[in-house]
Amino acid sequence: GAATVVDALSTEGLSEEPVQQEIVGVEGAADVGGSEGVMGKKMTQLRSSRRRKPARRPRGGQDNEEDECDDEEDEDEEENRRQREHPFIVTEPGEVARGKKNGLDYLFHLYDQCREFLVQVQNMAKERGEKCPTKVTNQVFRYAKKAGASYINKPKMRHYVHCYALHCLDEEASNALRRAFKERGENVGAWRQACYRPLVGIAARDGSWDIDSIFNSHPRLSVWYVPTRLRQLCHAERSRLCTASAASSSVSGGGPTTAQHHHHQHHQ
Amino acid sequence: GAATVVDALSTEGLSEEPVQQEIVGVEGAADVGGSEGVMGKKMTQLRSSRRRKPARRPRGGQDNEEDECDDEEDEDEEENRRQREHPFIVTEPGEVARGKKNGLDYLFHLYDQCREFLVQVQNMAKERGEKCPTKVTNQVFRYAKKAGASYINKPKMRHYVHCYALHCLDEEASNALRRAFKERGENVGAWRQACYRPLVGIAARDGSWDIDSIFNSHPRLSVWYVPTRLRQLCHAERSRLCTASAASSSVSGGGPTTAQHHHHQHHQ
DNA sequence: AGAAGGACCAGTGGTCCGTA
DNA sequence: AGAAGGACCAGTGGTCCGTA
Repeated sequence: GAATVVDALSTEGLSEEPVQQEIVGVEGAADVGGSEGVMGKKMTQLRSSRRRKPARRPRGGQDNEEDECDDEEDEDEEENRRQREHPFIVTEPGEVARGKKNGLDYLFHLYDQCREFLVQVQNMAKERGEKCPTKVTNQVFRYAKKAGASYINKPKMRHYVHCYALHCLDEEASNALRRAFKERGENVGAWRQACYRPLVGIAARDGSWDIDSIFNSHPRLSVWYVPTRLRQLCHAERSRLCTASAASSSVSGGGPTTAQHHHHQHHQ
Repeated sequence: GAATVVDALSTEGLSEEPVQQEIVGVEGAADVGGSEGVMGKKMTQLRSSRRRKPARRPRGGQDNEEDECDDEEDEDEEENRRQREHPFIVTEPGEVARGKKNGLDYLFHLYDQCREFLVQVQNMAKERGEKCPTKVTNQVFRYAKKAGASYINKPKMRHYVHCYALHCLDEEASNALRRAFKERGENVGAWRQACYRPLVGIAARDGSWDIDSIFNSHPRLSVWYVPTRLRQLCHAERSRLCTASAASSSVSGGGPTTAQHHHHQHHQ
């Protein structure tokens, strides 16, 4: 049965289709497997229910076709249609998306996969004495594609980075948000938008408003560029607070009362 | 007189023409002056003997013309000739270049100036909530130009980065090399080439052969990209040693004897 | 000849918008 | 309508080569 697969808080746990390792060797790439040290748990590669036909037909070699069809009603779009990834829906933690959909655990899993691809690219670069990327760059996306992970692409990953950030930085809040938005029947776009606010709150609580340093201090998040929009929101909110506290302090007499710590990078 | 200006070990000290601050305000830039904390000494901007006509005639405002001509024989190339920076010559530490030449203290000073421009760009970026560069990027070179430092350009700075690196990482060795090459009457190109080897030695002694981490751990050097050629040389030398020690250990019986620490990033 | 730097180029970060 | 991702674009890192 498949209905009992709930309540695995992390990105793993939707244990249908235990697919074979998809991180295959590409141009001498090292399998980096167990040397993670971040999530603790063994990161067995899982994929949510999804038919994988590679987008372009005449490509290289390894196309690990999984032919266990446990999806219901996939009628005829088998042969060589322009096959996109199924759209995401808002799922609770541990919940498997049904029908032609993908869940959010799967989304977050993609970020971890990208990080693994980055580690492989880094290992190759060091081996060869080349410049070593610290972030998930175009080079990493290209590598992922060549390694057979055709379902990974830059626009998608960039689109949801801040959702993954919330998942990393405050998993409880992230989970609560997912449950609330699923409850209300909101679509993925709405959930995605809603992920911004809690992150701004985290930057505020941190005191520095420095979203870059927050990203960089988290081991799984540090490999991702801070999304422009998130940076803008943090900056706008800091300015808003700054203005407010300046006004209130000039009203209350201008004494050194409330918030002194911002603008520490002011002119000299 | 000017002949007594020797023996200032650092990049400062060639105290002719104490020119006014050339880090002028550009589009709201903060003068960052004293908040350095790296060199300790007050970094009063000095320039070696050099006539400054800006390259392009019809430009904005501030062109701090210094008209004390202590240079000998600059005949007639005053008006609007295509004026390049004087070429570098190999000088001892503290030595002022005579004639239409620039010395190496001046060269190294340019690197410090670029870092100050970077700090200004960083401050502006933080102020505005924009992405904040960690290295001397195109943006910084553009900013330097707009700030009136038309004598700074990317090809030049990139060309001599490793020379500056040696100056930062082992000033004694750097000074010795300069004296030796001046003694022998070598040109700048030869001196520049010779700067590579001691750096490879430093990477070797460090044990990791990781020239990137060596650059990044030095506060003044960390803002510069590691030159491709230097990275290649370090890698090649590591490989050479690796091969040699592998051969010798297979000759001596293959026991775990000599160098085990490299290839720590090997396949799993 | 030796050297300074304008200007070019392949590949980047970023994301829009034609597609399904 | 909501969403996935090919493909474009301005500006980057890197350095060659026409210039002086």
